[in-house]
Amino acid sequence: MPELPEVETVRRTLEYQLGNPIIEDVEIRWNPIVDNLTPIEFRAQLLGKRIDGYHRIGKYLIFDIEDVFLVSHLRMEGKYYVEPKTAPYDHKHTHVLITFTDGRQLRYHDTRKFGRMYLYPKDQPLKQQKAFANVGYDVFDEALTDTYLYQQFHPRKIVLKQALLDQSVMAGVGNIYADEICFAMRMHPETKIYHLRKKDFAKLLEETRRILRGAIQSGGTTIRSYTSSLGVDGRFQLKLRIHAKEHQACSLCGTMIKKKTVATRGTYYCPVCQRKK
DNA sequence: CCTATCACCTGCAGGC
DNA sequence: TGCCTGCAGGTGATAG
Repeated sequence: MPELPEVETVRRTLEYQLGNPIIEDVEIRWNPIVDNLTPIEFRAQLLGKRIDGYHRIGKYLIFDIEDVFLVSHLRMEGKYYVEPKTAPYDHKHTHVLITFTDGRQLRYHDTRKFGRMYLYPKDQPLKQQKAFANVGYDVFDEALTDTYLYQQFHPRKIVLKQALLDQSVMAGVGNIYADEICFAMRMHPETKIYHLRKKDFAKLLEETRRILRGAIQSGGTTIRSYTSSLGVDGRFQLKLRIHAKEHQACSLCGTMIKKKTVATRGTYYCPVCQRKK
């Protein structure tokens, strides 16, 4: 379940491993993966072009390909693999194959077919495209401030965890890191967001950035399904302090960690360290 | 405008 | 063994 750190790890891995190859062929094996074009149009717009770079906004991976951006959201289980085009692959779960003139192939693998790709012309602002309609500032965007978070969230009738998961204000946090951030803030995930003061939003931003930065440095988390295209896998999960640790002792006070559903997501918290405000 | 819920998919765990 | 149910979660569409 890639969140910002995992997507960033994939971005860095592809930048390092794949580099700047030229596209020779494109095969879509499950059409709905490509959201805004037909498979024929998608292929036609990529043939013969070179991948110039790799970017990321929130959980979106962005391939910079001459005059277009290929935008890719991995959703729950999307993964990329770089392999020789002659190597065998998992036909059941591999949905897009991009072959390069050097004989290599970029393969998009997605067990549950939730991921989506979009192709947009580079001469139009990416943030105005459909895929980014509900995507706000990236967590590490310097324009994102505690004041902005306060202005956006304070009037709303949602709880802390919902705010962290709301991509339209601050993009990049998913279910796992939302729990870690709540724990780091010593706040219950169901704390009403209007109870947070300005300084709490400063803390929220600080802890979010600290935790995601640490996760990126560790190569991203794997709980169940994530692997980067280099096979980097699972190194950060030992560092999780609260998520998926039901019935284990809180690292701060020893109390048994609890699990409950918050905002329809499985949520882990320490009932002692994280009181509702 | 706002929040809540469902649909999209598949694999896997647990109950019987 | 095998069938059935529930669960996992990101996002967009739909409902209220």
